[in-house]
Amino acid sequence: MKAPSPHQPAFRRTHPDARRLALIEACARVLARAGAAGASVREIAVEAGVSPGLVSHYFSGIEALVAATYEQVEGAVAATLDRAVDEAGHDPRARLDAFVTASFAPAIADPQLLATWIAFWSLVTARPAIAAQHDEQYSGSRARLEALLGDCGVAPNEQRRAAIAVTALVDGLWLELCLSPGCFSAEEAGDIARRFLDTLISKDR
Amino acid sequence: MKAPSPHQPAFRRTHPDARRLALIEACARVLARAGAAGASVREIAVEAGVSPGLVSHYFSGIEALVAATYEQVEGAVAATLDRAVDEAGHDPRARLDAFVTASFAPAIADPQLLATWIAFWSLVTARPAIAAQHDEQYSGSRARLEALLGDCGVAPNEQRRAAIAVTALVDGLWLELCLSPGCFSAEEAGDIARRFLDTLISKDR
DNA sequence: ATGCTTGTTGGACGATCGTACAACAAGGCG
DNA sequence: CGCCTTGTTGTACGATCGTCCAACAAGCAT
Repeated sequence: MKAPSPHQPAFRRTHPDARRLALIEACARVLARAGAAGASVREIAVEAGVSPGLVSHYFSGIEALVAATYEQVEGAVAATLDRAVDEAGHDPRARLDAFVTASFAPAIADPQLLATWIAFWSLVTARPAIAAQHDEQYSGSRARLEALLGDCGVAPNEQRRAAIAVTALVDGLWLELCLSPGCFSAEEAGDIARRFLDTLISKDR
Repeated sequence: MKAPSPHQPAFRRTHPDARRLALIEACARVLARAGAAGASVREIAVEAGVSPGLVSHYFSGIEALVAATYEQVEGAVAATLDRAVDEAGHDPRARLDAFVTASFAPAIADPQLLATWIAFWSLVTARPAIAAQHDEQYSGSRARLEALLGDCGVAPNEQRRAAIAVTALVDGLWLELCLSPGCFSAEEAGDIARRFLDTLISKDR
């Protein structure tokens, strides 16, 4: 059906890293659109404009692709939050507030983003390697939060527990915000989280 | 291979409600064992000791069965928590403490239980009926928590926000406890949650 | 005992899944 | 310009999926 012009390339070779990233981004779009159940090799290949065989060529299987996608998306979220913190200036408390506020911004508290998390969580229990990846990413995120809390005067021996608490509260609010966006607003979630921070930080300093 | 004795029934008829429940319980066990990906009609039928066709006979599809399973399991969890609250006596604060403590007990903070939640969550975004079911169950759980908080002296106009906050914190701790049980302990989670309750309740009464 | 209702079976069906692999061609190198 | 590497294609394969439905039989009513 396609007239064979002098010679129009049927495909283009790409740097392996770039192709890998393209597949990851296609996987993220499919997860956002169709959920974990609809994330098949073929669907992702179509989304990436690529042959189904390429997925197997770059990833050992769907699970590895989902894990790589989670890693990528989680990194992007963390970068967005870090940027929000940096843009908040130098006041420690303002930086901490910026962190929680950005956690509920539309780009983060997005039901389509939740699909990537759910697909990843569904692998954590059964696959030890995925559980290890989750632990690593969780502890990294907690370490960043501990630093922010320390800058606000939280005692070192309380930082771990405080960071666990803030992470849990923010994640719980984020999850519910994604699952039923109409139940409460992002502003309310931010208020709740910031009020919780008040109780963790001695304001006399 | 099985010698046809005088007449051994090949199957037994059961009251529809009992059969429905048996299928739901089999679904819960399969979800706990194999996760959402392994919860197929055939697998559930084998687990229930029943023919695959029966699943279609009682449920319009796998999604409806998962939704019914979530409803059942969520009800059982709520009943367990209510029982813990009742056994705590009449002191309002003790009842509230019992609620959060029981939320992290081994039977509740169980990775196998999380599988049912994940399977359900993966349907919330795409299926409006399932989203409505989630909203209903969430608001019911929040209403019970609002009552407990009210008994502790939380002002009526603050109960909604306080209940949202406690639910989010408990759910966030519960989720992380299920995803990586070695990260922090159930006792720590309980301490964090109870300390948060302290900040919500004016202790001078 | 006999018939009837209907809960239950078990296999057929088409669709879709993940994987593997031989053939093809794009693009760099000699 | 032609060869060679290898990224890429496209398909075939077996397994498994959800759904459907005609036949069967358990157990109650008569």
